[in-house]
Amino acid sequence: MSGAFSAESFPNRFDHVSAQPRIYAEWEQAGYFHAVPDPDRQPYCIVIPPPNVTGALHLGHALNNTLQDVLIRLKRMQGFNTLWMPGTDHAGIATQAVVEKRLKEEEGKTRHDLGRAALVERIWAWKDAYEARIIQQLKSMGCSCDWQRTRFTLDDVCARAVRRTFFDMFRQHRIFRGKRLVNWDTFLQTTVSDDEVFHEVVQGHFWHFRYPVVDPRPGEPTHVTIATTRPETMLGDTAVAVHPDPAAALAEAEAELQQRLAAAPAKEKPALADQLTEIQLRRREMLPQLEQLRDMALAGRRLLLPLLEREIPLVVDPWAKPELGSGCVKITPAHDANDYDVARRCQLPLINILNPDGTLNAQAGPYCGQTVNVARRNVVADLERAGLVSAIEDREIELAHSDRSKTPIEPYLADQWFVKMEEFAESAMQAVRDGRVRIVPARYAKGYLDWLAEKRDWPVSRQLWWGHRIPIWSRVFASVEEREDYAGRLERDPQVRAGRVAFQRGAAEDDRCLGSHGAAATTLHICLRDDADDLAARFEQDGFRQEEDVLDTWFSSALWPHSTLGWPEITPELQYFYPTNVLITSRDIITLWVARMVLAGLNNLGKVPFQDVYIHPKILDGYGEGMSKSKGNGVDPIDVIDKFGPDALRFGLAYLTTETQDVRMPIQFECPHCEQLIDQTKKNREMPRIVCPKCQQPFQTQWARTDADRQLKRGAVVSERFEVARNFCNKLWNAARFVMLNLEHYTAAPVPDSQLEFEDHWILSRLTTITQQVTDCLERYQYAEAARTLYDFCWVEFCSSYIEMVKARFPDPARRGVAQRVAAHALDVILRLLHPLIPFITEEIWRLLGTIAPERGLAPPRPAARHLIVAEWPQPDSQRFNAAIEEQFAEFHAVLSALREIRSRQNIPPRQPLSFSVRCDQAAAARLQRLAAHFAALAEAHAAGIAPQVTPPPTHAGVRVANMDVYVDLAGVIDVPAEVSRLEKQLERLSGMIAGKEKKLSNRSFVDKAPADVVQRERESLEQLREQFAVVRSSLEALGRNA
RNA sequence: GGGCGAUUAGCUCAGUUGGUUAGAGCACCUCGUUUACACCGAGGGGGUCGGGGGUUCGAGUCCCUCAUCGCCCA
Repeated sequence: MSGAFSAESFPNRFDHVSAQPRIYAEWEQAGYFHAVPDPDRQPYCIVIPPPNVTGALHLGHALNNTLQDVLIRLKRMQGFNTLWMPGTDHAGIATQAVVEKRLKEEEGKTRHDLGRAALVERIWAWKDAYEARIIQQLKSMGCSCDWQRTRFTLDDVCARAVRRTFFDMFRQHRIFRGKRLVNWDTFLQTTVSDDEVFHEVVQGHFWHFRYPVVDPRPGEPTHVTIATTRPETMLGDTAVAVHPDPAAALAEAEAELQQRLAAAPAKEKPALADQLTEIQLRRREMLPQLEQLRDMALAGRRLLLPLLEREIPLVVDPWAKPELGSGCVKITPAHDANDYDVARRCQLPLINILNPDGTLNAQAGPYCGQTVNVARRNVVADLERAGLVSAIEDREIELAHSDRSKTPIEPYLADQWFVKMEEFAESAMQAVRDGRVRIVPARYAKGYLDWLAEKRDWPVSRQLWWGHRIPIWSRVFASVEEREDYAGRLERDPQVRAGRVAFQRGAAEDDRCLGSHGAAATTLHICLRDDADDLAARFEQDGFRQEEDVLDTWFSSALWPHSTLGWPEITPELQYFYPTNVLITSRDIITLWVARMVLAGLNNLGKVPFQDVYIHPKILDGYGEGMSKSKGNGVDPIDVIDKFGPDALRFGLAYLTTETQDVRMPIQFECPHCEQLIDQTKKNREMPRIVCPKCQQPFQTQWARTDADRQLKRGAVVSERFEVARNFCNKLWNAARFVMLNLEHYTAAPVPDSQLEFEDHWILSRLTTITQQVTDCLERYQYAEAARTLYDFCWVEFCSSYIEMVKARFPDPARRGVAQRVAAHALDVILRLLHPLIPFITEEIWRLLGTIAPERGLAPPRPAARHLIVAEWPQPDSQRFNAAIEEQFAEFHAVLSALREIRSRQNIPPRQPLSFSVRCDQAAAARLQRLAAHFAALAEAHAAGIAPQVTPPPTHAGVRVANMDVYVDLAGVIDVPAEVSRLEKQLERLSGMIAGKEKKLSNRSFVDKAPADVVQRERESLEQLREQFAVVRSSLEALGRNA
């Protein structure tokens, strides 16, 4: 047995700075994080949502990973064979963009100056640096990932899975080539996805142009008027549309307006009424002409596109809105999404007028080579000269901008590879509908299903250099015959027959697009299953060239739950750990990622990737904005850990993970020189250095990059959230310290119930309830509830009550043994329950406790596990639950609180002894008398009498609690005015409550309709209030007599 | 425009199936340190639950509506 602790040698603060690395290393070296398949044990597996290597983690990630680690640690303690699969994501455009930006800033170079290979090499270097930093952040937080299995979405294992999936889909014709309008960033010369586009209102114009009608017949208009915000796109027009039934469309618009007008609040009515008049006016004045145009369109009349002198048809399509503008709309299919749809419906040709760099191409005729803005001015000027501009309006326009380059986006028709979604979407929807995948909270299932129901094909091409290069080689043949000849030979090729090569023919209808490269009708696309150079070389010799584009990052992310386990190889890990148990992520990627993982898992393995999806809140800054790498408001968890410790970080985050979602976290910087707190603002949140407004000295932030900045002291990041959690950890530490300081001469031994004292019975009863509650909460992802339960139990019940009550027994050799055994056991259970939330501090206490009490437990004691991380999760012991004891404790505590309240109200110094008496029934008297010592110890209050016939002392302060009257003898100490004002206030409150109850109970419908037990409870409660009222009034009268 | 969510004490948030006159932490006020913990202890003040309407014996909780804010989709 080791020696006892001494107060001097036992620090009263947990030193997380030195303990964290030591403890983490112990866990890792013991191999607790590593999982290997074991058929005799039940698996539990979580795959990490791979953080992208664009930058370091912020508090949002800290939350995400804390929640995963909590579950992993819980399940590990529950005996599951747990695997937490870690890794990172290459995040195509985001990472390439940040490296390109840095290249531009620091060396003034573009990616083209460097070339593909050299740029990719730079990005790998970036990836290595950030992957290391991210893993370090996760380790500092205590994440118990199986690091030996760390994957990266671009590594060989993941690449093989991507290649195999793509090949299989291609062979099944679930991948196809097509044209699609993309968001084209002319500055970066790449597509950006919809979520990388932001809209900004800019001042623009609405130009009205007139297109001449070719050979108008008598009575027909000579011109058709259209309007546009982008004049240069007229060069790509292939039609003008008019509505097929303008009368009906106007009637419908009018009816809708009528309806809205009827329902609208008064202040909106005038505006709606104006709109209605406008439509009615249109119907009178414009309808005949619109119908005439419709008839002309049906008769096949044509217009002459000005400037290019190209004949284009007048077509009918409902996209033309008779209630707007002239009622006619120009159709530019290659540069507008709606027009693209019209072109498909009306079989119109598509004309692309743009080069990738944002200048106009040969299709723009004389404007070829001009930028969009120059061409716009010239087109307008030339049309004005031709007398074809009928009006120019000023107008605010919502213009799409690229998030990456901050330049305007051009809608651009590009060749893309697509994944056909029809069947995939259906399979992924079915998995959620039938409960194979459960989304928690359930309301998020709606967004998932709605998004999938659109079944929009998934464009997977990205014009980037960083990513999985698309494994397709293409060749354009001189003629269809030549291509078919080659395809015929391929069909007999052994490599094709062996399923290593697949091919598709280009789609002839793609050739309707003018101004694009290629001739799809004579193209052959080959996909190679494996990354075998000999095959690629063979086809390259035959004139095939590999696709330059890479795959959308989400394509590899979609495979993450099985690619990390080794698929397409059927590894033991895959067989054992797949499907995984839960995916924990935030809501913004339910569609982008979760849905795709489900369909990919179903496609590749026929099984869903996980049973549960838990969606957690987002962490917002003090302004209500979500933390993000690009905004710069992300707080580095390391800054929090340095100041508060990893346990406080975790507990603080878990404490706010409620169902309601999203938590504001105002952040402050702490000046390292003078401790001044400085609010995080939109201005300072991205600064590498901040100058303290108080002491004028600078300090560095997480954004410091220059050597000069990095030499400064680092400013800590402070939030009330973490202070609360840190204080809790400190409370636990000191409670444990106190218990351990009192374990001198501890011996383990079975403790029969007969030896337990009141507080022992009570704490053991409470422990079993808490164990049940915490287990239930964690298994239902109710993190905040679990954290709150433990916080309140540890602080209020264990520290403030149990320890205070048991204290007196430690010095007494006769009572010490049982007190030590129960206290050590209670602490042991508390440590286990808290471990998943605050692993470091609990592990350290566990170690210290083990040195003095290596065997713990009551019936019988058992040796404690060497490390808490692998200790057994507590089982609720229903035998220990004792409702009578808990009621008795409540009774005791009510009296105790009454005594304390009177002391405080009467301004009696804490150490001055009180004399008190209690009038209560015989049974209560017997119970309370046994607790006299506790009243003395906890309130310095000494019982003069506890009995049914007690009468109050002449000068007293009284409080009625439940069915008892507590009197404190105030002889010599009474503060009469204080007591009078307190009692008067109480009387007022009571009479209000009594009046309320009387009213309620005299209400016939309440008495008749409310459940009998509710009515009964109200009656009893009224009775008690009346008694209480009487006591207070008599106390007041007594004070009046004795004042 | 459609969908989802939020609005409770000065601040940040809880509040289970509608049922004693709404809770916590921080901040604030009073008292306290030879006491395991001042990252502490005892006590206190403070909100009528965004506005309006409805259902009900009874609404923070259910319904409708308006306002404000946030997110997603068009």
